[in-house]
Amino acid sequence: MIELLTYLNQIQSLSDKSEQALVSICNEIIVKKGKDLHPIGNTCRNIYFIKKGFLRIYYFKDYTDVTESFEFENAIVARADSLFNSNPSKKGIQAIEDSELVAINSAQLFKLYDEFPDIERLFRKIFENAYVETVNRIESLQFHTAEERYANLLDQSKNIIQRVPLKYIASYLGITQVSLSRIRAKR
Amino acid sequence: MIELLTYLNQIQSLSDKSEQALVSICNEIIVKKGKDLHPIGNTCRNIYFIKKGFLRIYYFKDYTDVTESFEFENAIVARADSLFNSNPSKKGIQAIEDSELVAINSAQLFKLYDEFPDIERLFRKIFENAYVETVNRIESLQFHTAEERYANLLDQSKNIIQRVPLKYIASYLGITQVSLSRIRAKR
DNA sequence: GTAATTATTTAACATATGTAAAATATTTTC
DNA sequence: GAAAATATTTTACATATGTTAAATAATTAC
Repeated sequence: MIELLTYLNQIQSLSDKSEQALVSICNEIIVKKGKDLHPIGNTCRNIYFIKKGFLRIYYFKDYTDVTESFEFENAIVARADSLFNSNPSKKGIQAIEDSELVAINSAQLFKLYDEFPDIERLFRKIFENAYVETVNRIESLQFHTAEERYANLLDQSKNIIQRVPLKYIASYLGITQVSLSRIRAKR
Repeated sequence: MIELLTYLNQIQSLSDKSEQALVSICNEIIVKKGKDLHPIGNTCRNIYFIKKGFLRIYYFKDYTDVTESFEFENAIVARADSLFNSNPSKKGIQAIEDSELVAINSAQLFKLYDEFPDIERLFRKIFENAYVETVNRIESLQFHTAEERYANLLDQSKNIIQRVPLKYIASYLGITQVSLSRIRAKR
């Protein structure tokens, strides 16, 4: 849990009591490569911290597997719409590599908000940051060509190409695998 | 201010003290059609509530005017990245029609968070909702054709076509004006 | 109300991306 | 390590979208 608390305290410093309360609603989870941390159709009942490994959020559009996002080590991941609105999620979270996570039970977490304002503040900031990131992602999808988006992805995280099958990258960039192959062939 | 308080209490009920504190940091603003509520380059120091009118968030990409989003009556609008990180914003907020707004001073608002947890909770929920919406928008940009995105926009808000110049709609959909004209000609 | 400005559509052509199918390459399973 | 399964690239062709320029329509300013 140390990795988690270190990560969280960087965003918002927590009192000892708050830390204890948080830890008490956490569980460590291991997910094997290719397995679902959160299957499509389930309502999201946890917020996850990725200690180790690499995952993706995905769904099916007309029977085609689509990667919405990649989720790296040392970060929080959750199915936002399902989490906040208690809907069954159309999207799943799948491990691309064997991964170690901490699951924070969301129902219990939301209860802690009443007693520990620093915990509520912490997660307010976490999702504010996530919000800003998605707005930037919109900009990228709206006004960069597929080629630019591919180049940006390489810049952001150079080892992503080694770690992720290209078919996942193609749908993440909003293009087909064939199109991605062409872009790669050009370079 | 009544419209604002009605709107906010639907999201999170506020105590009388909290309402008073909130109102004390608000100012009513009128922006004429075509004018900037928030000019490009300024750091965002307010969260706005749109009482009446219609605005857009825009920026320039390679000297081309790009509409990132449309903002309707009875909703909150803010430049998220600039607001949370105190960066000068690359994006501006412009009135498409004469608009009446309430400006909530963000520095003062963030101070109120310490004293009034219900206010912090309110804005936590507001930005959580905004986050979920942007995730949905990503899905739309990633896997719908321009034609589908145009159809969806018509469904969502049928009067948008009457109220917004098409050049703004084109860039919002991530396509050129010419391409939008072609899509419209097909129907 | 007319002239000037701005917005929208259309045309012609270039480029990017999609689709389907086949050819290779790589990884996994036993 | 060979067979099977999966991933990636390539080819050929279809379609969508971009670019530039011109034509038309609508709006704004005086």
